[in-house]
Amino acid sequence: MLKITRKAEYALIALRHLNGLKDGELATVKDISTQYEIPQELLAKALQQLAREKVIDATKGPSGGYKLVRDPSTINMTKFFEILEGPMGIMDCYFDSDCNQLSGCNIRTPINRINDSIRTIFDKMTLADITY
Amino acid sequence: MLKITRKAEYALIALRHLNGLKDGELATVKDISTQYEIPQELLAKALQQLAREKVIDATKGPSGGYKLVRDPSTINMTKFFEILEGPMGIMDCYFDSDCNQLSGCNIRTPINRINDSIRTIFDKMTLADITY
DNA sequence: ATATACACGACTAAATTAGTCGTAAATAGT
DNA sequence: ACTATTTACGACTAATTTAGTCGTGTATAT
Repeated sequence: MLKITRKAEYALIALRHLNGLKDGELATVKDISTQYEIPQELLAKALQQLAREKVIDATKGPSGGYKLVRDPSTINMTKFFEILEGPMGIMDCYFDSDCNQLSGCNIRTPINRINDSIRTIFDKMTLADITY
Repeated sequence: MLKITRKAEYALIALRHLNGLKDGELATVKDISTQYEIPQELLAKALQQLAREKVIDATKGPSGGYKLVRDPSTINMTKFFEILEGPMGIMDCYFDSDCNQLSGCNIRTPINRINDSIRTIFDKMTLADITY
């Protein structure tokens, strides 16, 4: 149904929150999950994935938490979604090419065009756009 | 993961097939499902949905089958996906507004922008584009 | 030391999607 | 009228994906 996952949704909310922090300020998973009523463990996972990919920066221990590392305008939505939801394609055959319709499939080309259009949107859109 | 369902995928293959028929020619579910190795019953359902919405035309009985009714350039992908997969929105809150984050949600506006962008792509894209 | 916070894999539950089955209704050919 | 073919459609099961939880480990500020 062309929907993003809740994990990605929660991550977006969190990123926007981090983006609003003052310089040097950190936010914990708990902070964010309580403020926006998000399941803590699920949000934690999402932020861990983003931290692993260096989109955000984690500090352990008391008074630790997360902050953004990069300029929000350098984080595009394709990257974001691929970190959280895996490769982005409207159909499996886009990345996973062991399709059994090898011979028959008559829509590969148009599907790829659709894919590219969507990808272009997400490429152009950065966290800075989400922030406004 | 921003993927279309198999049902929609099968329907696209079928539509493209129908679009290639000669004038007055019909194709049955069986024809299509065997040619492209698609589960017959699932394809049948998809085509029934499209027929109900008058995107294609059904003829019952022996030598019956389906054909396109309209000019392919008048069938846009938004319509197509909404028939087969229900309302199209990247997040539930787009159509389903009993979101519990009423107060807190900080991403509604940007999400709507993403939605609109995607919708625009699908609005502009018609079956005629899929055909080429 | 201890409390706080991130890291991460394993697990269960819920929801969605995929696919099947049985039955009905229309119709062309005989 | 009978039969074979084909669409129509709802109910059902199975498979897959997503959502959410839990337990345990590691770093670190106080």
